[in-house]
Amino acid sequence: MKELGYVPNSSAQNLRRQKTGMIAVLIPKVTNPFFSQLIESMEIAAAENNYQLIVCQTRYSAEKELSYLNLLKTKQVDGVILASIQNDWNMIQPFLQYGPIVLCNEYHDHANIPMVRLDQTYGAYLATTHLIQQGHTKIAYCCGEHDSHIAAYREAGFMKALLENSLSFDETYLFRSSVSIEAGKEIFLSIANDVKPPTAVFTGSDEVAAGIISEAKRHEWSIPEDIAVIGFDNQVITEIIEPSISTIHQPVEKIAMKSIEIMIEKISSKVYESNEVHEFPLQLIIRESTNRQEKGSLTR
Amino acid sequence: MKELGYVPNSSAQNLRRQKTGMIAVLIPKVTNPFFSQLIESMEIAAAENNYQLIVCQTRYSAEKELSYLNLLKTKQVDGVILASIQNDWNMIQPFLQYGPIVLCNEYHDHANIPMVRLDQTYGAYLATTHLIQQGHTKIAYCCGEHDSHIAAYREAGFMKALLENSLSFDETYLFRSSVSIEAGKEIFLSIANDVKPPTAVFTGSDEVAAGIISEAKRHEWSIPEDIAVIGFDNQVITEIIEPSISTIHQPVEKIAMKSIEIMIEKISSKVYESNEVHEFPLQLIIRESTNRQEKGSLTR
DNA sequence: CTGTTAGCGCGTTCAC
DNA sequence: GTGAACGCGCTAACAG
Repeated sequence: MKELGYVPNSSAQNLRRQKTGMIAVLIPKVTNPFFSQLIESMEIAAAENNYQLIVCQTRYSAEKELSYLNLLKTKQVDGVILASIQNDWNMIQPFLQYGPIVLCNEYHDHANIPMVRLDQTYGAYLATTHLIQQGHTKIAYCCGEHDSHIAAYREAGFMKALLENSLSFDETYLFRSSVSIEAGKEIFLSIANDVKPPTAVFTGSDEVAAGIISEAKRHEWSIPEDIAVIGFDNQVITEIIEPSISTIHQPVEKIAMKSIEIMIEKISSKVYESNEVHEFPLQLIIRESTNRQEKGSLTR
Repeated sequence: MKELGYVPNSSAQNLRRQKTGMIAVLIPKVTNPFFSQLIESMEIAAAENNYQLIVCQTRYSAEKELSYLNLLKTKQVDGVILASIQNDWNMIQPFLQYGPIVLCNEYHDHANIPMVRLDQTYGAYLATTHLIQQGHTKIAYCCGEHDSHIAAYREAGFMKALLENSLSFDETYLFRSSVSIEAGKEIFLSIANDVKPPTAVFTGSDEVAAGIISEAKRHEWSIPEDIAVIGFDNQVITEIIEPSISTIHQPVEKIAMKSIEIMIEKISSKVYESNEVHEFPLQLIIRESTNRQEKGSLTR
């Protein structure tokens, strides 16, 4: 009898079984390649478990973040994955009574919820140590503005590498609030005008590295001879640009899948508090922008 | 009394008012920059109208597309925006009885639903005419495999430009199924081995253009002198690569916003059939990869 | 204008 | 084993 086209109404099912099969993922914006990779992998993992993903772009706004957290309160979603945090933890904590919240690629010391993260300190340490091994002693440091927690961890790794090699940091080599290609171009101009310019730059993003390289080439600087540059994220542009950009690879699919896995477990177990931390290591990828040997070779 | 934290349960609201406030957007994959831009703009427009967006990645699978269309049938979403079509229209048409479907950046001659599209024929015509004006007569043509409808329209524009200039097309200059940087590299190798190579290439994508340019440079070909290359999409890489890539800009935000606007109108009016077509023009952006004049200048 | 009531469509329980 | 009934939480309609 149901052969004439019956399908259950999912709103009724949702109401009855107090469950929606929806997970909200909060990110700043989906056009950031890091976050689009995250969403792509999460969507695949969610779909395999019969969950739908709702994209929530906070655009770095604390108010938008709170308004999206209300999806939990109103039971529009079964859980929220925070891949970006703008509010203090005490603003977010109250929402935990309405459903599970998982931190992905973010970290809060006192948050009693699952955290899935990348070891940013180790990543920055790897990158900086590599620059030092290439003979650099005057190394500039760039970081973003929005990713405050992440920036702090990277800075720790950067400083640790300097310290281990008895190098000191020159404050004029510090560039904050740099996230875009444009910012990278400006950083190059600052460096070019420096009376005692650094010979290498640690950037917190491939975009910034690309901007520095692009502007450096326009001014006929050689890379890595005149200045070595290392990116962060291993985006596609790192392989396109001439010279190709050394960078740090972040295993995005791993944190995406782990976050979904944990979220689904929290939804079914109904216990939302947890101190579990899942950490994945980053990986150094050496290309031409830091390595004189590799440059110019025709082999892959 | 409600001051002690009452919020309506939205599952109950959904059930009662037969509406979910959710719109599903079907795309192949979110890491394709064209689609992530689409999602970004759609999400903003949807949020302004109190709708949530569900990302549905079909990965070019017809079955997945149908399974996501079931979200309409089961009333999990109020409408579906198809930004990618894998099935025949007669497979999709039956779902129209359950809710509105809007075509975005896709086109079906006999589909009686709203279509929001870009004038691909005109875009390819612009690009090809530009190459011809630069003096090229032997022009190669690359297109993708998945975007069959779009490819057909672009091909028409390409051919129209050739015809208007009394040029003929050499079948050996045709490269199908090319979408990636890797494919672009292979295309260059084919061209380099051609006894009578083309002097310009129309590519259906910036990635392919980037691949061709990257490989050409490795083999010490000059661009645009030895070979001119034009991309499609105006992705960020077009400005990073040396030389910068001439391309066709697609007003993604416009089709995204228009699609959401129409979807919301269809949801409230409850009439789903429509023959409206909203078309937006593409725009030629001339950079260095096709233009000897612009190359090497230090001005922006 | 305020208060009560009847479903929305399902899943679970309870009675048979 | 099958089937009827209740209620998930809300909103719209209706009565007072």
